[in-house]
Amino acid sequence: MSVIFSRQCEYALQAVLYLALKQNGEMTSIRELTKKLKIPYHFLAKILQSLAQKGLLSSLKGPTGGFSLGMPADEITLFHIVEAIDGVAFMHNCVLGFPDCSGENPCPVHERWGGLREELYSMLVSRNIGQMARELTKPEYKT
Amino acid sequence: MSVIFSRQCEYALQAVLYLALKQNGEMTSIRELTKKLKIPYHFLAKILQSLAQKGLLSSLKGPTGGFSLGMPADEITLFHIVEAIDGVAFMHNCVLGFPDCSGENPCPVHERWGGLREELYSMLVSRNIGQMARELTKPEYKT
DNA sequence: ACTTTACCAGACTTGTTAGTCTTAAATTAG
DNA sequence: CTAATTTAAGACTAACAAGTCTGGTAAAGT
Ligand code: FES
Ligand code: FES
Repeated sequence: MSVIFSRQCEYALQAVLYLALKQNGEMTSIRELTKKLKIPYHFLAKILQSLAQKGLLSSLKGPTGGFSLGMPADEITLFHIVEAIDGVAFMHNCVLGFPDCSGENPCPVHERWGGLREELYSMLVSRNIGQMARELTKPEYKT
Repeated sequence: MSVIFSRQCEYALQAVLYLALKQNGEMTSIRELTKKLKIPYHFLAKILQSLAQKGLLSSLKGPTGGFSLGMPADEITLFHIVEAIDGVAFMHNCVLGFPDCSGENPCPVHERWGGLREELYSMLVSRNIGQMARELTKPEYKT
């Protein structure tokens, strides 16, 4: 199912991109998010709580409450989210699963994967979620 | 823990590379493989059985029995193994987990990931396991 | 034939991730 | 103040992947 990131992480990325479209300080409820993004309600709730605890989101209770980004959208990258949910192990583990990934005793694809891993990292950090969200054409992100 | 492929798949790749070093027709026992590669015995047994059923390996019972490649080492690529164990979903799923991955409604990294995915595919098919195994310097693959 | 060695098949257990449910606490509107 | 709404917290269940165990079958050597 998932390619690299856990399901939790995928949901987190989708939700944060959604929040990045809102005006600064505008709150979005879990209900709206699950409705738009088709993510199980309570599961998403836990994910967002976790992101809030780490400061990536801020939350407010009560009517008119909800979640918003914890910092400006142009200071957040996809990597920040991945790091918070899945961690960075995928950046230094061997893609073939060998015990250690280093130039010492490289696996057959170590060099090649090293290049890909850098590009992957770049993909996650070279643009911020503000830019990304604005250019997004997916219908579930409109209005 | 694992980057892209399941643990089963990682073990399979490691084991097949080991078998690729052996002379044509020479049999290797699960015991030797688990000893060298530090893979749980019964778990590896199941994985190799599955590969044998799919024709990627051939097996022989009894003393002097074991597993060997089911076809010449220079006709097998890492992709063949991945395909047999994990399938090819990682080649067409959205890396951010969006429901469908296509140019129609691309996610923010669709184009970028498309390129990476092609390179990843190339990494898995451009060389055969015979070449790879011969160039391998990892100590556990020596004699 | 008998014994040993090794794969075969499938049930079983364990651990992790995904997903659900319930109760409490905070905030807003009337 | 009260009722409605929404997040917070944590226990709980379900599904899946990882790993183990047992009894069976085929081949080799004596
Ligand atoms: S050793 Fe395999 S990717 Fe580095
Ligand atoms: S839509 Fe995300 S990778 Fe294609």
